[in-house]
Amino acid sequence: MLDEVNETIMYLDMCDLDQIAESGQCFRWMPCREGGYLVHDGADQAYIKQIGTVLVVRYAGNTLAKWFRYLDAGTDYRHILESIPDDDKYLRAAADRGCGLRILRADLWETMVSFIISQNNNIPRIKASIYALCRKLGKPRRSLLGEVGKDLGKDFYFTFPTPADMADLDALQGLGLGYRDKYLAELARDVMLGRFRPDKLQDMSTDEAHRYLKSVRGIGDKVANCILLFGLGRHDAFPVDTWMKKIIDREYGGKFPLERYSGTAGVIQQYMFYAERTR
DNA sequence: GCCCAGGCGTCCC
DNA sequence: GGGACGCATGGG
Repeated sequence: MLDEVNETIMYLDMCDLDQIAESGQCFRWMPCREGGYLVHDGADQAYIKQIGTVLVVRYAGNTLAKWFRYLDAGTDYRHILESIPDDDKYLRAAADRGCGLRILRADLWETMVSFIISQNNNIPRIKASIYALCRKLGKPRRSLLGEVGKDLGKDFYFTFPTPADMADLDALQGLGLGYRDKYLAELARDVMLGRFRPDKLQDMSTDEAHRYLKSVRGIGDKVANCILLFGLGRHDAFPVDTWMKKIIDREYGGKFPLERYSGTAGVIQQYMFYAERTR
């Protein structure tokens, strides 16, 4: 039954929804008046509310496994936190502040588009553009709560547009995308025509996938790393944006000791980014 | 008017 | 391979 609404509880260690919502990796989390978030990813929606150490997850049909994966519920973040050496006072404090952060495993296409939009842009504007993009080119679907945020309308949310929905440059006007509109239309067309194959990324090494992503116009070093980290679950990818540059200059004399965190550098990066943004 | 934002493409050396 | 510069757009 496609429209069936289910609800379950999930025990998840080291998880704080408010921290994740403010961590710059998800742009379609809508806080609800009664608490919790309406979370959108690709074509799907869930309502997730945290009560202490328990997550209440409301979801449609048989998508529970998807949300389990989305929340990266199989990863032991306590272990990562404890692996941070005591001699790095800055990082210990940053990780302590953001100890409820997790690396979301978001929809790959949405992650590619979102982080192309993110370049030389700020988070409120990124959210506004993505919101407008979904509203204009996504498809309306019945909402789990009978409402979405403040002004999307009472009963519907919008799916994230597909490559086919986004291949027309004219349709991307008026969304505040700026010069990035051309990158998106070109990528959407290439995906539609099979000239760029996101599905191939899964089987590549992180280095290979990084190179392949960078072959897309509009995807450079940093955006490629964000896609690897948030869209492909590669916790070894280490995005460095202007905030991270500031931290690395101030705390590490311009050179971060990446070799200490092989395999989890991306997670560590998220603690640093969050700490800097909220200090 | 400036500078900045989860940067990148292009040009020039 | 590295360093300027332009790029759309809105907020401070």
